[in-house]
Amino acid sequence: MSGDRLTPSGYVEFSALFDALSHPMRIKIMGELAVKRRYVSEMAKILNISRALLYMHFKKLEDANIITSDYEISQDGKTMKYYEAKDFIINITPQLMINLSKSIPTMQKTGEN
Amino acid sequence: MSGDRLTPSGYVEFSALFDALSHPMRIKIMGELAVKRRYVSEMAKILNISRALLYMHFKKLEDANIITSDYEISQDGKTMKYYEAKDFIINITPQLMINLSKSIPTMQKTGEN
DNA sequence: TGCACGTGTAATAATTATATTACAGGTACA
DNA sequence: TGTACCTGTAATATAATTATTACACGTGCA
Repeated sequence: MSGDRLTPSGYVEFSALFDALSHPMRIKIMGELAVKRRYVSEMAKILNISRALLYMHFKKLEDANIITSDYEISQDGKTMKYYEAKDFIINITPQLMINLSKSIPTMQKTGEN
Repeated sequence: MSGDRLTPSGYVEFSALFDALSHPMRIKIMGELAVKRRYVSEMAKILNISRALLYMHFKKLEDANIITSDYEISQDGKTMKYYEAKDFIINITPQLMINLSKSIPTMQKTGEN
């Protein structure tokens, strides 16, 4: 968690972001990673969830571009996958909604009564 | 859309907010309401979705406290339910994640392999 | 060799969220 | 009266997300 502060622009980015933040477990994950980077098994233990599930959450956070990962070989030869939070700052306002809604992929649904 | 700018504080509020913004149709709704207030049927026509579905979306946006509604009697006597966007500004940062994660309701899941 | 501790992922179950359909009730007005 | 607008919601189907379980593979070391 260092370097430039990211900030998304188009709808696609924001969509992934809102999606990523819409689950309490992922907020918790972000809270942990914002303090300190962790490797997968370690994180699973902290959160008390399975790695399989954790990977699913990590994927969403990565898609939202607010975490990154890298591999590291521990002293005793194990491959560790570390995750860490990126630095970012995002402002949400009604004006943003206006801007975003312009680029939302159209979805056609059936009509009324 | 006027008056003080709202900004949420605790996890519960943010949770509702992220949830509300995690669906493209609701971003679109916000985009519309941020420009101009609309009544339900009118909005359903604009978005080309059923009122039943629209009510569901409205509920989430209301739960997130970013829209409000009020009733108005039209000149020809119809009861119109108008929705409008509140004014708000929300900053999302890693530090916020740290703060929020402190107050997340604990959820216990089964362990690993 | 057999643990202990890492990684990765496929298949499936369980749960939530989204979407549809259909109904009931109200006012104005030709 | 019958049509054209409004509102409101229950019941249900469909789709997407979340969660579980189980497997495969690798290294170090007693």
